[in-house]
Amino acid sequence: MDLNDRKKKILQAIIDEYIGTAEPVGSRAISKKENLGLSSATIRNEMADLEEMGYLIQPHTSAGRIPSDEGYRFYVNSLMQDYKIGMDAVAQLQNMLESRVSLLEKLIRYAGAIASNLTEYTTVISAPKDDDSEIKKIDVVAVESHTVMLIIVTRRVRSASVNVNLSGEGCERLAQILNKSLAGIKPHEVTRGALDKIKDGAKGFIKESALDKILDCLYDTVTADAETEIYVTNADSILSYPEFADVEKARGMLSFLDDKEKLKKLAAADTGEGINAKIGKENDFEILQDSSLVSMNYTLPSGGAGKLTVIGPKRMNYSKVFASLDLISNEIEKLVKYYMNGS
Amino acid sequence: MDLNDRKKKILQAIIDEYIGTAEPVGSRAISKKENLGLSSATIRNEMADLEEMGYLIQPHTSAGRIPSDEGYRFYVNSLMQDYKIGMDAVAQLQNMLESRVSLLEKLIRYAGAIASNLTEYTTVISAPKDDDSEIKKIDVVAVESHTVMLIIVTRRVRSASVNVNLSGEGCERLAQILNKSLAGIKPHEVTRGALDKIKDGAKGFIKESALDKILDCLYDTVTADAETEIYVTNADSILSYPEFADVEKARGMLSFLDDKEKLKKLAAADTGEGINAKIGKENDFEILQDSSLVSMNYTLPSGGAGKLTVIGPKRMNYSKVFASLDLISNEIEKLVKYYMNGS
DNA sequence: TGTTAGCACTCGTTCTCGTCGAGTGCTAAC
DNA sequence: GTTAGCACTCGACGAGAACGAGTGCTAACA
Repeated sequence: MDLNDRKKKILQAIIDEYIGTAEPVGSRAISKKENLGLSSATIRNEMADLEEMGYLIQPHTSAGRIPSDEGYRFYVNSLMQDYKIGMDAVAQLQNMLESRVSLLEKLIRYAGAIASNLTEYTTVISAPKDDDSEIKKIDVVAVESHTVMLIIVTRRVRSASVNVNLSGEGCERLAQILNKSLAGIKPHEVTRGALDKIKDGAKGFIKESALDKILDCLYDTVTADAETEIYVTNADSILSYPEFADVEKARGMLSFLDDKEKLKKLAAADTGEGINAKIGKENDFEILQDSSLVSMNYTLPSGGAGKLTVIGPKRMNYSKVFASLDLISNEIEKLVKYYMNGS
Repeated sequence: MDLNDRKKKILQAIIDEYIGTAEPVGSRAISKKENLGLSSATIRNEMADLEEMGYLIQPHTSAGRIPSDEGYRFYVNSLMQDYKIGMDAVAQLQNMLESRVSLLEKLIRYAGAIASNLTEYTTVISAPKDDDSEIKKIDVVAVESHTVMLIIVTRRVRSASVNVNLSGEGCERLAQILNKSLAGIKPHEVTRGALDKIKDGAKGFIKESALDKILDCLYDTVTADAETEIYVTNADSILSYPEFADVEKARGMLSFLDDKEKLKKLAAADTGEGINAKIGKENDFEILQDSSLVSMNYTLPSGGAGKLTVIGPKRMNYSKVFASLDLISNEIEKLVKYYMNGS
């Protein structure tokens, strides 16, 4: 059986209502609220049909209906109205973006905060993955009498400090040697062997113990995996939804949001284009099966890629979330273009 | 009236019991559990005295007693037994510290995680404040065809990227000029005027628009306040305490823990030595008045200072928390000494 | 044939009320 | 000074009643 126009309207009305109230929706409420000119009895018949078709669920005999996962899915695919984001919110967003971002990669973090501001749901954003470009330069700077700072520049900057005594001149000579042998290769390609050679070249003018320390530290820093950074914003907003009135559920969700490993998996999955919703059981993680995620993958011109995800109850305001992500993506794209113009 | 020995023992027994159960403690429980050789009736009399003296509170007539803030305070000051931390926990801690820390400042973050591991409460740790040392070196590196990375080394490393086109040679010449005029002064002393002079010096070999961009970015980066970083670990552990069974309370606490501004204030207050407890109403923030904080200030040899705070219910296991912080402080001190030996 | 009024029925929510029991304070005896 | 005993208090718990929102079904209507 296909959904006729009336059924669609009724389903939409039910879902819209339920999104707002989190209470099962009765036939009377729909017949009163909507201008369909239908009595509650008729609505009831239609609702029974919709339930049979799998779009609605009746929690118990004497309650109204709530949408099933399939109901939400149909809503998201076909029924949802476009949401208009207020001009002031847009202005605020633009303001936020322009004023605070000097470094493109940093912008990503703000994007997460902005998304949770706009949508009022929790957001998870993964920072761009390290794209593993070659070492451009290595610097060695004596910071204090017994501290030397190592700086390794690729597309991003790594640094580490070592507690050894080294003169400014020593630093410079060491830096020269390091650059000669390491500049141009990729961080993870640095081998112990290469460092041993450097050691041979430098031990003439640096104490061996100090040199060991420095090279150890360099090796550690250079080979340390760039952990995909994950930022979670507005996590405790989940506590404001009746869906999480049960403390145990809330706890489960919050510890999920604390588990970087799981969030990384989340960020790594489904790298398709555009904005996508995962509703209830469509999610792989057990704990998310009562929630919905809406996510958007992004790519920076530098090659970095990541994902912005909004997490909320299944009855989330999908249209608003979609519109927000869309807006953010557009605004950021504009900004990126603006940045690139300097080239 | 002063507390005699028996009253002290009873008070201690009550608090110990309450810390474990979170239930009002009755006279019978104490008379059974403790080997005081006293009947419940005697205990009752003593409890009535203790209540009159302000150390205990009776939630309602037919309930047992719970400690008042003053009761906890007395307990912490005078009654608390030393807590012995298991050898395996100590070993684990040493392991964690040694394996993961290559940079001293980073260690601080781990310390927070370790503290919450050890105590099972939420911890808040503030990273060492920027001590505003002079600029040691500035570096300009072309990372890609249209991206230049600025690196400013003080005691820590700041970096920013600018989207301009600049040759390797151009970078070097610019770096030379920058170092000549800016090395040795403190970041916040960099003025627009100084940058204007640099602009004059460099505009011969760099396009003015690019130069403007670079210098703007430099100025922003150099003058940007080093935000005191705050790390919160194990925030959702509060949900496991019956004190926060009420979702509203939990929500309030969690959003407090999300509020960096408030946490900074917390970290900035009370910079005395040693380990200190703030019990219930002793806390300034409204929201903390049903909780207790135990905090320890630390100073690194580099001059950085910060604070490690454990947050839990008033009936927290004070002795365990004190012992844990003590242990952490000792172990870190050892490590610091070890680092400094390289000098 | 589709729509609707009416009605019996279901079932979760809320409230009341009685019971239970943990714990108390007081008194009197040891 | 300590303790056994006892009446009393009061929150927790559970059963049961009242309520009401919402349903499905039937029959009447356009």
